[in-house]
Amino acid sequence: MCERKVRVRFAPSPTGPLHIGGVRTALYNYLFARQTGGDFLLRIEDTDSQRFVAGAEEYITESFRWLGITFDEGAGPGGPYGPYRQSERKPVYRQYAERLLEARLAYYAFDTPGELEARRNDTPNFQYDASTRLQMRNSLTLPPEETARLLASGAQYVVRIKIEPGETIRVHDLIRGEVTVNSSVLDDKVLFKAADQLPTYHLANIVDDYLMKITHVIRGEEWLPSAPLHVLLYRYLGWEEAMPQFAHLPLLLKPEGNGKLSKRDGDRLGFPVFPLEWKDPKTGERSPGYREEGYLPEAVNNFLALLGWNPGDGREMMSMDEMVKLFSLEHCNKSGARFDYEKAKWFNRQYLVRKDNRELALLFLPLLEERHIKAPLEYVEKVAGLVKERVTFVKELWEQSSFFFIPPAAYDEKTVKKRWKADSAACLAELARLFRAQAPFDAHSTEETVKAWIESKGYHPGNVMNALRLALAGESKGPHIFYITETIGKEETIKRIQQAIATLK
RNA sequence: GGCCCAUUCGUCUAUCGGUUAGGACGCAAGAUUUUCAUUCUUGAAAGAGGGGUUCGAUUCCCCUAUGGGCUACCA
Repeated sequence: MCERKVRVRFAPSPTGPLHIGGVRTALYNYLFARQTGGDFLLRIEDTDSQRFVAGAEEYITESFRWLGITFDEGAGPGGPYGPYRQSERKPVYRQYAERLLEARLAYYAFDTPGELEARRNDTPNFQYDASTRLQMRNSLTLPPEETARLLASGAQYVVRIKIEPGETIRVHDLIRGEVTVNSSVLDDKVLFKAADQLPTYHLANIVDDYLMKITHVIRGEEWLPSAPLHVLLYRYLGWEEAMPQFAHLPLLLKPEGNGKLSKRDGDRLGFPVFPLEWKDPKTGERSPGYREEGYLPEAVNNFLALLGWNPGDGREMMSMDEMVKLFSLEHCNKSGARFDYEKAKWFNRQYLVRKDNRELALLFLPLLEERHIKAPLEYVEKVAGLVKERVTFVKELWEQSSFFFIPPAAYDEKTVKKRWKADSAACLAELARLFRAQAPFDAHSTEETVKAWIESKGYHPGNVMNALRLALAGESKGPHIFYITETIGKEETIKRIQQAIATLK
């Protein structure tokens, strides 16, 4: 069993956009698989026909494509253990439900949803288990011929697992150690529904994990309470030897307040909780995504990985390859992690600054095109390099660098008030003449010339430079001023000075 | 309500019985920068509470408190 090849899976339910917490779970599975040379599969758990949302699976696939999280098998790539969509595996599950039925480890229950609800209403803490099942309508209480008659007549039923009370069930968790629970607190969970001939999560999950030879189940903590049931199912089905190891990951919590991270938090606090933008097919409502907000996928992966795991040596910036090497379930935390959007932004900035200028320019280009600005790639590259240290997102590049592409349409009022002195116009006129005569117009030469000129005239350097910046950029920010003159060139520099003089007087 | 899980700076976390409890984000101050930002330096900031065990507990155990999850013919 130990020498089995590692096989892990991510098994989302296509009920909407993939939550960022789900992305993290998938990421951990991916890192674990890659590190161990194992297989990573994508299984679509669409056994709830009621909640199925069109487009959700495509959304999931596209999200992982964007993030660079790849699957070896599954819905999409296919593979030897398919199909990988549970709705397409319908015929598979029935036999296992029947097997449990025959072994008397499960039974038919005919209670209608209405009856169950009534029962729950008049019995506080009602649970369908050993203490109550003999009061219900099922194959344990009904005469065999009545059960047979009901079945034959096409009556609606479900198959419930029969849990023996008073037994201690141990779940060994790779992150939490041993978790024990008494079987008496477990209820006789529904395993199979006659109505749609589909299993519920619990049965489908165990059957598929077994059939797909899954070795490690790495999933969210919300599954921990049902892990004992899963252990029992492996036992009932006679698959204990092949039972995967469990690792339950801590949940992602709200940045502030109580509870786990939800879509609402994103809306309220202004950050995405989905990898990609999602448009609800029913309501038409749009939810922002990390991609559309301008995040780099490597930043999202890095940030997410650190929410619940760390390499143990204080390292924070890590490429996917490094994380693959460093990842370990032993270093996963046990407690929930609050989502820190500020840190997410910090990571994005780090990755953005580290990108080479060419790559950054390529990302910037579409934004320029949107504004109908045409510029050679080399030029955009240079500009991107000049301003990248002052932005967090690619989309902020424009506001930091617009003056490299178009002359200032207006001059920032505050700056004018502060920086445009009575003698600025005259001074800049002189400077324009100086520029006109300046032969090499590179940043260094220009700076030397201007500095010498300022000194010879006894001008106040700050006054001259700030006025010049205002003339060139229209405001009081931007890269080193002579990089601006060099980049936009002599003619444009002089033109802007003249324009400023004409406008500001 | 019941069951399970958790609990170190505001946040993410290191520490696997002996540390001035370390790092990162954020925050504050200072320096650099003729602008803005960057960068650099410095600072404030934590073991939930109470019992044990031990020569010694953040670390091990118990209780309490708090937080989280589950408690569907949803996953």
